[in-house]
Amino acid sequence: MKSRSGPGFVSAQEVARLAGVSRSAVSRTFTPGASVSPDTRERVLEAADRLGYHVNHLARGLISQTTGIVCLVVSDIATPYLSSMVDALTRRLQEASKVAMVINATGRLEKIEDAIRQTLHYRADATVVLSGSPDRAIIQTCLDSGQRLILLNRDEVLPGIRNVALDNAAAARQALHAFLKAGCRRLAVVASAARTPSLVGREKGFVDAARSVGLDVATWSDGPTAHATGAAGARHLLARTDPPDAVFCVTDLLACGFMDAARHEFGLRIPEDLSVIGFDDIEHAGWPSYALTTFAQPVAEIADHVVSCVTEYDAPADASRRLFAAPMVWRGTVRR
Amino acid sequence: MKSRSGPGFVSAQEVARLAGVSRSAVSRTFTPGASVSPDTRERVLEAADRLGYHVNHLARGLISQTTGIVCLVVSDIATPYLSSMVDALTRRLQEASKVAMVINATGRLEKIEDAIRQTLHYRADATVVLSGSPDRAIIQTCLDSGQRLILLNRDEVLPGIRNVALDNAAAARQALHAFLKAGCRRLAVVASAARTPSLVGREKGFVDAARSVGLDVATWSDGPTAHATGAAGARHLLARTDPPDAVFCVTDLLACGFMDAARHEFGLRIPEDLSVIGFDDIEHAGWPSYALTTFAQPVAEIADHVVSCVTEYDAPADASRRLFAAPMVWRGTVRR
DNA sequence: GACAGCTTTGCACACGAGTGCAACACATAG
DNA sequence: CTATGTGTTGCACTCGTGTGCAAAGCTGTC
Repeated sequence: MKSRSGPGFVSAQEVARLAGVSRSAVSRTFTPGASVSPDTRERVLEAADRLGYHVNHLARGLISQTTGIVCLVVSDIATPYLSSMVDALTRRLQEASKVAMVINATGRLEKIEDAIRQTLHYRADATVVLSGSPDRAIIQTCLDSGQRLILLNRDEVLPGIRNVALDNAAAARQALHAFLKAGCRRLAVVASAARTPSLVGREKGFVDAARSVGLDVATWSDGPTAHATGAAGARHLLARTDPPDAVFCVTDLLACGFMDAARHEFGLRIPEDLSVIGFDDIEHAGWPSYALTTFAQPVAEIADHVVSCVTEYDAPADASRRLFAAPMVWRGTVRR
Repeated sequence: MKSRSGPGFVSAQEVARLAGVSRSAVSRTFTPGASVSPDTRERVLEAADRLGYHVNHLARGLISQTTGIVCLVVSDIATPYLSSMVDALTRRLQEASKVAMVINATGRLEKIEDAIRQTLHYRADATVVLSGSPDRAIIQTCLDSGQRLILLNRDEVLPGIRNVALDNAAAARQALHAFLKAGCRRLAVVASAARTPSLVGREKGFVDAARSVGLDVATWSDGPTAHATGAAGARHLLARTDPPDAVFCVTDLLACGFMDAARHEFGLRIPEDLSVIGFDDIEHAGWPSYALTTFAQPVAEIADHVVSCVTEYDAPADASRRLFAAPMVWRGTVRR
């Protein structure tokens, strides 16, 4: 395991020399399903172990046209929901003997394109875009190159690319009915300035559902999708002459901020004075201080599906879109 | 940008054919500092653009001995502190024109070794271990292969590997003095069953500092490093006949759990009845409900230093260890 | 012993790129 | 016109691996 001197990686050639066989034999030893006699196989393995040999996946990918690399294009990885998604994806990919390359696309929008270009440089087997909308031209480039492209929570439905998203509208409807059942009538939505498809879908879904039963909805959507924005929304909405008694926050982070401000700055009790529903089911939603009723992201299922998209053999003939349901998690922020 | 027909990536050869030059010319066009006339350079660039050509970094890495890949071995990426570290690292690495490959080592300890082996398969330029202790043998293998190995918040100090950590003992001492200054004398520490060097260092640092001034410390360390564990610690410590009036939680997550239980289950006011200090300065520490006094992880500085370790030319002659200070963040959980 | 059938092995080529070397073109000075 | 120097270009080799093909080896049956 340690009899080498000079630095640098050891190649199959050196292993072959030590084992007294041809380089092909070494290659076949490490290729599942290839024909090697048990005898030489053992000799090769011993030599490889002694020299500390590791197959060079880059060279292998050069010839086998599949590198095992899957690119994850993410911005705001530090966000609770996204980080748990990255966790699930990396784990699942490894189980499928792939490896994740993370491209941080935080910042300017054009960075997304640069990121996907990186993907092409490394001949990834597939690219999963977790945020940001890639340009149409770069999508075409991916398709031409035979790159699989999987978009998460995005609107673009194009032939050849896989799209997986959440049924935000259904969840929003369910939230509305929960509020109605609790006897609430003065509704509000808190969103942020980030007009990503998921957030917009939840906001719009809630407003539309309310309209369909003849109710109006006050809205707040300003600032980043963070705790402070939720608090700002509370300050704005609760100071009105006709403050809401039920608030749908399109994100748990927003909901936490809203609740903090409602409790500490307005002295409101939740759910007695005010019902709140969030979205994502991030960790703190389960903490006793919040005990937030919310919708759970089916992270594991989505990750499984994404991995199956990556490993499946053939491309979808036309636009493929898979919608996941976000199950409601009942806790203590809605009056019953 | 779209005149190709069959799937698959386009090679430099095809670009050369279209541009009417040799493949070498194409190669040189994309190699900074190589000698190409402005005329052919332009012809090549145009052909490359038309065909959608992207340099194959894998093939380039094969010959240039440097792939631009840096492996991040992480477990529990979804944890607030680690996810922000991954965020910072991926961003900084990209700025240094490297790319991060994330290996999820969650689970069994032996997975760390598998993970590092992956690293070797892809001929990464360096490997950053964010959690878990790699085995000594695998470290040796890395060194033999010329792999740079950078350990974060680990104890192992070995020749050839870079070690970067936090000055946990200094922070623990500072926490103790803050408590003493606030008039607290009944001390406690809350940790978890995870005996990682950082957590142990903080716990031990606090206990030692207290002993040196003749004070005893009640401790709780059981369960995972999570909110629930902090709450359990509160239930245990606050139910004693002689409950603490100052608690140092080795992690913000633990501190949040402790505070929630102390407030809601024991009706204690913070900081009037009880002072609390955490560690990490995660996002919620800044939220009004917690306003936790804590120690900030110098994430940006650490990331910068790690990247400089990756890009620096020569290996450290012997064991290299860099200690970062964690500045105290004063908020509202310590009486003044 | 001859022959068929199967397994194992090595040769040689391919993958996609970088680069030393020599040939070449061109400009300038003598 | 020749000699010298400078800047481009292409050939051919290299990196580490997979694999088709044919040769070689082995086994078993008639």
